[in-house]
Amino acid sequence: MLPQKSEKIPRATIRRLAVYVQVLENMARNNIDVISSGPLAEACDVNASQVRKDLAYFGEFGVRGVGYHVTSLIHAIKLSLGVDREWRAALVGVGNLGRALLHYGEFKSRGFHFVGAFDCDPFKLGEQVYGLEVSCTSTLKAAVQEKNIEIGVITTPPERAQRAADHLVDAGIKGILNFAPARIVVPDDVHVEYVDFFHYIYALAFDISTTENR
Amino acid sequence: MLPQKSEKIPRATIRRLAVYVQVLENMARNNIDVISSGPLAEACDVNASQVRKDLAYFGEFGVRGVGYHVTSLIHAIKLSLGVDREWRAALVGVGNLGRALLHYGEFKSRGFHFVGAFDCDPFKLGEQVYGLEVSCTSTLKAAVQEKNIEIGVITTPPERAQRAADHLVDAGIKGILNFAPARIVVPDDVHVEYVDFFHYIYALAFDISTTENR
DNA sequence: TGCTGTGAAGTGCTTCACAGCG
DNA sequence: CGCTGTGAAGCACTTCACAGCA
Repeated sequence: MLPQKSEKIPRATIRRLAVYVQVLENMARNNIDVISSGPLAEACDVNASQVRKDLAYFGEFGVRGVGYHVTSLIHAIKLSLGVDREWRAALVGVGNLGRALLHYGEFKSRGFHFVGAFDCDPFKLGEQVYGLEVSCTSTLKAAVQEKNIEIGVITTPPERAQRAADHLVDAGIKGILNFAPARIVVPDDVHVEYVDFFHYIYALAFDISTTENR
Repeated sequence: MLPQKSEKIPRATIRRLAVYVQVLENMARNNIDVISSGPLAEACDVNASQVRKDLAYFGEFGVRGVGYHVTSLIHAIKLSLGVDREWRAALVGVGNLGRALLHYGEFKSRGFHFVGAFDCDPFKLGEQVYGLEVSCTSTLKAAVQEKNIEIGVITTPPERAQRAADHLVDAGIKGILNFAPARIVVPDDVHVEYVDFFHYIYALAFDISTTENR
């Protein structure tokens, strides 16, 4: 991890960095070697100064008069975010969504590996999903320690999300990605990111509703 | 849709309203009739004034000295967001993720219905997924008009996301939910919400990385 | 000359503090 | 008396504008 230059980095900046990586990787695939903040900003739908300021939180990656070298910028951002390595994750809740995520190739290709799948339904135990055997949630703690798992992914129905979170916390997990449409309560030192489809759907519904007559 | 009292509503407010609904619905299930801004704020991890201000954008839903009536507040927020009705959606890209979303029960139970599934892979055409027949993307426009579809959901691989978006725009869709890890370009009057898992994973990786030694 | 990196200015969201009302 | 609704203050992020360097 790159020693970040500055103190407090806005959360909004972190979110945008992930977008920059995505857009830059696309540019790299199209054999673009160098990019300046203007076009990069346009492709990411933000202001050019914003791009420069975001990057400046972590270092001086550009060349004045020229711009940024695409592949080294990708590397620098990934290093800054801490995603320049493999991450091992456990999935709790092997329903439709859980199975889809286990099969979703993009994760693996970006260094994010599921190495455990857990469920409390006895009918699912022992089932093989994409090379993983579904295990009882009670074995989560042992698996986390044994397999060095750092991230927990919750894909249970909403009413079981809190229990899944409790298991993950008990197992020593410090980062949770919660796909269940429910809030969960965890200790302060555990980070949670909510991926709630309804947040987006509701926002979209609002946008459509408020613009349709104008 | 409730005539919103005030001018420009912060996007952050819209996102939080979706959280309030979720938490309030959970309270309603637990037979809580009345809630004041303090405990509601705590459950949503925000400030109490924030809750009051967010709600005040749309009207005066509370009773001074008492609080908010849970079920009427849920209704009022849904009305304000425009989610007090059914929405019909088309899904483009019937891969693992697409299939999982089509099967995901929470959508239907919250008034969000998939009434079309599209893919350009000839091997998938005609296949039945959760009661829907997979159709060729070239038939999208006709289906959108015929079935009154208002929202398009993109679950293609990243390299095909733009083409899917183009088809949806051409069909007259004004709201797109993009699950593909790729930016898409659309006209100004089309709303896009990005559901990019990597935004969350990267943020989580950053949080874990920056706190693990302290 | 062209584009980065950055202090300063601008903007908008959040929090405070309290008047107002049931 | 308690809690909402809200102007005003505070704070944080964004944008501007330009100095500085390749």
